[in-house]
Amino acid sequence: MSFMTEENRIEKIIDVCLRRGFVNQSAEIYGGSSGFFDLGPLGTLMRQKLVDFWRQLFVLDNDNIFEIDGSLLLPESVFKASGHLDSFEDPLIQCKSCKSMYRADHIIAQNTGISAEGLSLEELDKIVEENKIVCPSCKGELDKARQFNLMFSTGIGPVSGNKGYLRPETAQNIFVNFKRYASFMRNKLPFGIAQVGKSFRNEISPRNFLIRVREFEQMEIEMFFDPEMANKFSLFDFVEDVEINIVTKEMQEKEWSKPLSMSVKDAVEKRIIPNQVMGYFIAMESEMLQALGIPKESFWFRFMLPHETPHYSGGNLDLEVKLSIGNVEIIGNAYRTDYDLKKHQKASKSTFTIVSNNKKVLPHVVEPSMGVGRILYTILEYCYREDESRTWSWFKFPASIAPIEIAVFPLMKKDGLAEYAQDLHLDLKDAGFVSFYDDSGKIGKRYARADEIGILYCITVDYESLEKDTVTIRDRDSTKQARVPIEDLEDVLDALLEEELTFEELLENQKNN
RNA sequence: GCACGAGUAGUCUAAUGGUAGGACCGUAGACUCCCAUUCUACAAAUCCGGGUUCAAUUCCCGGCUCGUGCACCA
Repeated sequence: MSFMTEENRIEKIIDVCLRRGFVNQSAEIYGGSSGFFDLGPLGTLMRQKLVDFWRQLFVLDNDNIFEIDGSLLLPESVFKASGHLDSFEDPLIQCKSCKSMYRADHIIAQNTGISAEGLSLEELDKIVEENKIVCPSCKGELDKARQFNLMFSTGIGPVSGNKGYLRPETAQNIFVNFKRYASFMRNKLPFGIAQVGKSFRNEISPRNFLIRVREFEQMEIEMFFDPEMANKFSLFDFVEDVEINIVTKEMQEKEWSKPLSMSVKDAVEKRIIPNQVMGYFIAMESEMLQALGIPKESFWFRFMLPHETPHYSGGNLDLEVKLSIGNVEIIGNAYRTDYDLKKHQKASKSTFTIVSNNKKVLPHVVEPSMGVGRILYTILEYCYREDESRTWSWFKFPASIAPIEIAVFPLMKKDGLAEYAQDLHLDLKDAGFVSFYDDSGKIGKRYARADEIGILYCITVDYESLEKDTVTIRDRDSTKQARVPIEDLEDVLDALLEEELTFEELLENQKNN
């Protein structure tokens, strides 16, 4: 694992991603645009598997969570009510001589202690002038403040003034149509509304490949509940013993080197996690990442400090993972209380209360939100392998995420081997396997190509296949081979991919026969 | 957004004020009874725009993209 800290790890990942069709920049032939990426053929297969995996775990397995698909472009009124129009708009101020940029309210707070949040541009300029605030780095004169909004705006229809914005988070679709979804759920708490989709933020400076981008996909759930029932969440019982890594608020007051390990039950009881609703999702997230090939010791849940969360937060915990480029948030868990429903209720003059325990309540909401691109990148980094015995790199993807699971090769193209292998490949595809056929060049090269994109098992048709109807299965991780009869092949592959059978066991069975 | 650096086939890279050479990958074929390493052939590039010049991939300016640092990350 020593190469984990290699500085150029991200470059190696990017190189494979480009060469083998995982990810490429959008509109590349025109120079592209910073912070926008297209998933290629393999990236799309992986994304599909990731979303399916999440959907099975968080949506389909739960009777009271359903998925919706909301529109990406929403009218201005939504973001006026949600607060994004104000809070997403940062006043920036620039030094006239050295051109450095600062947050106007930050620079004022540093110099005067005045809390300048939410002031108009004129008010900000006035404070800067009156207090003779200069550039912190070169003492130069500061220019006038101007607004920078992180939302992409556009006009809807031919009528000017009908403004719309690309959503900066998927959540708002769910809040604004809350009544519809509550009614669909027969107004019975708790219930969850899930959504997978794109969100957009006009980041000042996109960085680090898939990590800081302007268009990104989220997998998100808004879990609504009666606040009095926050610690009587029945799903929690299934996960309360799950051990998670956690970084508390207190730990962050000093230098911390290692997260604590404790059960989610303890974490909720000690109020490190705000309630059982969030505890459930945190436990599930921890299990999900491990199933996707990310080792448990590489990630933790960090309690967000007050300055990192909105004022209405009832406690947020980010899932952070150690990557070659530093610690990165890949999942956010937010206890948004009733803030969003309250805001939209007021602005739209709607009523969002629900009867629970014979009284009217405005539901609270816990929001687990995952970045698809960030999780995919994390999987790529943790599955990437270089070792002594191979001159090529490979991905140790678990079957749950591997874009292609199996490949079928004829040992050589002649003597009917290719035809035999083709037929086998088609049969396996019919049986539902994600299979890839290749007969070009030599067999070793094909194994290498398969390893490089993380194909788990390569099935090779050789002369013995023609005589005895047996084929070899090559294991990506060990490069060892086992021979199995064709009639057992599908069952064996199923068992291997479902991890009901290890390759070592398959080799053992063979010896005994 | 700012500063500095960089931008040549899919990838890595060489060279040059007279439009580019290699390696790997790829494709086709030969060879080949199991791990990219044989042989032949083929395909593929100077980020975009402007300027200087007889001539620019090369020099200058602007843009775009990438990297690093700063700032930002509701």
